[in-house]
Order: sequence, then C-alpha cells, then structure tokens
Amino acid sequence: MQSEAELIDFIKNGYKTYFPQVTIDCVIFGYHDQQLKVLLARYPWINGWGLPGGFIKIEETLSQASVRILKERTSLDDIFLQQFHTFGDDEDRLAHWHLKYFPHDYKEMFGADNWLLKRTISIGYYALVEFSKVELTPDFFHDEFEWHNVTDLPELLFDHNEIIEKALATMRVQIYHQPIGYKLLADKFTLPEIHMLYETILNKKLDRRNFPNKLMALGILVKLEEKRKIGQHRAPFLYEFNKEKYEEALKKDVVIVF
Amino acid sequence: MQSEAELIDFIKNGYKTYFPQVTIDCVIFGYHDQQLKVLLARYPWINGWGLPGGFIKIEETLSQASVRILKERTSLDDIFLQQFHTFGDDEDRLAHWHLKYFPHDYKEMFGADNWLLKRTISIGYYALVEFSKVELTPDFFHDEFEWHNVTDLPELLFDHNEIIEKALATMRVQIYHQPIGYKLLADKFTLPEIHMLYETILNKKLDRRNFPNKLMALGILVKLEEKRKIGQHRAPFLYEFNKEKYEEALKKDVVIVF
DNA sequence: CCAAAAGTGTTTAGTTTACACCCATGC
DNA sequence: GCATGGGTGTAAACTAAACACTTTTGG
Repeated sequence: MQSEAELIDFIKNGYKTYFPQVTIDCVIFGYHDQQLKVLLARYPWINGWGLPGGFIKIEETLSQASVRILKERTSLDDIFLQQFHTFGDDEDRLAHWHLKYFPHDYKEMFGADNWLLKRTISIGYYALVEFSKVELTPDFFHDEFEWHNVTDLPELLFDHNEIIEKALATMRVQIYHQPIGYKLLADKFTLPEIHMLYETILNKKLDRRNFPNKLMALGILVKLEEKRKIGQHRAPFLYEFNKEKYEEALKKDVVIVF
Repeated sequence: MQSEAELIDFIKNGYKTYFPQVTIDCVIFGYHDQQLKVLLARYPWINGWGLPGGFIKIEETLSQASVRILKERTSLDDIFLQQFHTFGDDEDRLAHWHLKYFPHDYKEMFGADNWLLKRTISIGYYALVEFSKVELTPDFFHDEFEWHNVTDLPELLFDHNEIIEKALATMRVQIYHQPIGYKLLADKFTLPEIHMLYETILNKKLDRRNFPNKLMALGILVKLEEKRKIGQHRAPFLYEFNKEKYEEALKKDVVIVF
C-alpha cells in the first residue's frame, strides 16, 4: 500500500501521468461454491462499494492499462480479459457528480477544479478468473474487497450495477461462441464440475449427457487417467483442456450449443 | 459551414466545451449498387482520409453525442447506431502522434500543448443508413466525403482501417441476432433486393428460397399487394417490415439463420 | 447393502439444406 | 417466342433434445 505522500502526489500531480477523465472499470467474475461471483471493492474516499478500476497512463495503450490494473488488484496475469462497452450515459457522471458522492472536505483538499473531480467516462472490461488464485491487494482507492454473487448485489456507486449487468449479458453471449468458461476452473476438473459451472453462468439446466459432446467434438476436452476422490461416492475422472485447440477455438467463432 | 473565427475559437477554447482527448468515430454503412459502402471524410488539416467523427460535449451523454455527430454529418436521425468498441491501442495515437500527421505551421498556430494535439482515445459507433437519404454536410474537420466499397478502401488516417474492420465484423455477427439489415433499404423493397443486400453484407451466397423463411416466421416481413416495375422482366412484389415485430426482435436476441 | 453421485447410447423431433420447374414481362 | 429474372415446395441430411439404467464408492 502506498504512503500518504504518494496519495497527495497522485491527487495533485496525477494529471501529468494519467490520461484524464477516462477510467477502466473491471468486472471480475470468479466461480466458487457453485456460484458466479463478482469482485467488489470499497472506495474509502466515497464510502461506498463499486467495481475495481483504475486510470490509464498517458504513455500506455488501453490494453496494457487493463492488464496492469487487473494485475495490480488480483496479482493475476494471463487471464481472459475482454473490453465490452464504454459507459458515458450516466447522468451522475456528467458535471458535478462529485457533489453527490464526495464529502466537502475532500473537495477542499483537492481544490474545486482538481482533475479527479471532473466528469469521467468509463471503459468496461470483464475478466474471468479462477477464484482461488486471486490475491487481493488494496490501494488508496480500494481498501476492502468482497466477492458477491451476481444474483445478489448491493447498490453500487455510479452506474456500476448497470455495468455488471452489461458484462454478464455480454459474457453469456460470448460463452456460446467461445469456450471461455474454462478460465473459471482449476487446471484439472471433472465433468460434473464444468457442467455445474455452465449451469451457473447461464442460469439454466443443461442435460448431463449432451453437455460435453460439443466440447469433446472440438477436441478441447482431454480425459485424464486420474480420478478425483470425492468422499463416499464414485470417483469422477479428471479432465484438462487442450491448450492448442482451446486457443484455436478462441480465434474462430464457433457456435457452441450445450 | 462555420466561419474562420469559429474555427479559431474552437482551437483555442474548445477545451471549455468538449470532453478532452476522447473522440467518437462513426463507421457509417450504406448500401448502393449492390455494394456495401462506408462513408469516408477528408480531414483538410491533416490532408488525409478517415472516418467522420467528432467530440463529446462536456454536458452531453455519450449517446447524445453519437446521435448529434451523425446528424451533423448526414442530416439523419432515427438511425441504427451502435457502439462497438473503444480504441486506444494504436501506437500512433500515444504521445506525439501529431508529429506524424500535422504540418508544422499548425503546431505553431495551435501552440504545442493545445488540447487538440494530445493523445486521443476513440469510441467507435457504427451506423446503418439508407444511402439515398444522406445529405452530407462538411465542416472544418471534414471538407469532402466519399462513399467507398468496404472491399476497396484506401489507407486511412490513424487506425481507421482497423476500426472499419472491427465494425464490419461486429455488424456481421449482430445481423445474425437482430434484423438490422432493413435499415439499409428503402421503406418498401422486393425480396430479391433484400436477398442481395444480405449476400453483400455477409459476403456469401444465400439460398433464394430458404432466405425469407426465418424473417417471415418472425412476422417481420409483410407482403404488400403492389409490385415494382423492373423493366422487361416479371414484376416482383413489394414488402415492408412490421415495425412492432421488428422492434420486438431488436430487443430479443433471436438467432436468425439464413 | 444402501445411499449418493458418475457414467454412458439410442431414439425422436426439429431444423437446415439442397434442389428444379413454371410464371410473368417486354422486346 | 425468347431471354431474363421472379416465384414457389418437398425430400434428405443433419443436429439437437429427451430420456433411464448401470456402476462405483464409503460407510
């Protein structure tokens, strides 16, 4: 975590380093306990919960910025990260948004025309991450984190609820075109596990016997010799995915029917 | 067209009215002569061709800005307009891009730290318009227009070639999910006309007998009693589309198979 | 031996594709 | 009457969907 001197420097001089009035907001989906979760962060300045996000550096591409921001928060790289929409319609984000959110002493601290108080446009990226691999790192803008079920979200800052809705909708369309779901599982997994994952994501029942066929036909799923011990029941086989076939399928636009 | 005083005021004081360093670029598709066309504009300052675009006003939402910009150039409103991607990866657009494009006298005219010379991020919208209804209006940033076949584009400024590619790809996916193609035709059209339109957009042959079935099944197409006179051949029936069913289909996400 | 979860194929229904002949019009 | 393009239906192939019983395991 940075020092207070760094924070003050960021507030005063950040405009020299960062692209103005554009932020990246990350909708980070993880899967745990048979629930699709999204990562929320507490913004201590504003005293509310929202999506983790960050600024783009002046000398950095958008893609670089999105990867950096995700890595700074979660320690992950090599994750599935996808730009899905740019948000600039929220009335609260137009001029004077800070009157709604900021306590007055921050305004005085910043100065009324500080770069951080201007209207922002937000570029939305969604990420699929394996829940267990995430190591959360707070900073001045995010002092706490919580994973919430996508079906049970509190009211968030700005238009972040709407952003999550759009991310979910985009992801649910995209999962029919590309086998992105794997990114939410550990490297080795069982058919019942991936089956439940897809049921959770799409929020509907999928036939247990028909489900693996398309993925098998694409050659993406590889059956291993090992089995997983799961207590007193029959041990299911483990699977992994064929990385070459997977990358191929990501590039193509195959329609996957479950 | 604006006066030169207005231009100078824009250069000097535009930063007071417009959101900084973010532009909207419009990929405007039209259909004519059985060709899918895209509207290009000449940028007189830079002496090159690119996509028509504009700035967002500080007190205006993104959606409002996109509609306004499209209307200012084409005189159209009530068009199909869709945000598809935000571009910020082009190396040329990072710092010092203007060194590549601007003649030096403009730099002197502007001042080296003028707001117009900074790195920009561009939000891409694509529009489908009926070619014949477009009335083109130049301004200081667009002094000439040309419709080009999407299959035959010159080299454009910045990353505009890439932006068009992405718009095309997005539109071709979307047209399988929503019957957006109608926006490219006159209100009344024949089956052969819409058939050729779809063949052109998707760049592949579609069976003449199977093609209208899905659209008919959705109730979107309405056969009229009238026919069109087409010279020395059999007169084809005219069709229009059922506006309610069309709007319905736009909201749903029906997969349309041709 | 019983409860709980895993594993596996076949039949049916639906959807998509392929395909060819007759009709209308103007010259 | 002929050349050109418009209009129409059916059969075959394929794909998706529905469905139930057997196996493994630990207690």
